[in-house]
Amino acid sequence: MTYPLLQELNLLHANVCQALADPKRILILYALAERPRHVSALAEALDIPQPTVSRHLALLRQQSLVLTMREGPAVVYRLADPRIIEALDTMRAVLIGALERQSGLLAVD
Amino acid sequence: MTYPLLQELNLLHANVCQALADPKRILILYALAERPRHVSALAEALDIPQPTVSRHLALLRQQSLVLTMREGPAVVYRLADPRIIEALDTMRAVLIGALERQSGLLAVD
DNA sequence: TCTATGTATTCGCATAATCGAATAGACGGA
DNA sequence: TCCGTCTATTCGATTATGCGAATACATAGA
Repeated sequence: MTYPLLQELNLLHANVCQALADPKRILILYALAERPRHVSALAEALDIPQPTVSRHLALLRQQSLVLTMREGPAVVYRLADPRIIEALDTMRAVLIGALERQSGLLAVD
Repeated sequence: MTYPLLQELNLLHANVCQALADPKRILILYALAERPRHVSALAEALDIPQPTVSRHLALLRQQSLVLTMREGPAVVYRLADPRIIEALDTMRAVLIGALERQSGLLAVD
């Protein structure tokens, strides 16, 4: 792969990571992993104002991390790819590992 | 897990994602995945000013994504956890999937 | 067409991240 | 101890991001 193309891909790659880099969006993604939901259901379940949820969903949608489907008056959101959760889980495992190392809870061997 | 604790964990989780959310840092992490390197070696290989590389490494180190080891006058950086690359690769696969869907290159099936 | 419900967007502000350039600091060898 | 090399930090300016509040838009049913 040529270097300029790699940089372009890395920019998109960074955009995807950026979309994951918010506590509320992580919460939303895990909630959508349980099952698809519409906006106000997410807002109520996560105790986040509806416009805020809507904006986060718009951002996730812009990065193609979620897909939408109209269902009557509501819009149902679902994960675009189950591997999103896989990636989040892997990063969470890395985080847990780092926390354990730092706190010395697993300072053995 | 209690809700406040989950939010706290999600905040740290988001910080980790944030650390990955930069093209130069992605480049740096993949370079370190090949082999550990010192700062100026990274700067030269990636064609990024040394102070910039240093700042990015400081951020990655702050999130415990890289570890350091002094080696004579130089400081050698290495990945703290190979799963970081695993997570990046998974996200990249998600990205590629999204691009394919969008461009309709794989509009078959 | 009018209304009610659900969703998206705009505005203004506050916060935070990035960069280039310059500089400061740390280490090993002589 | 002094010097040269390598790394880290500071400064100022720019750009981007997230939020609350208010509002606009879209859809289904009567």
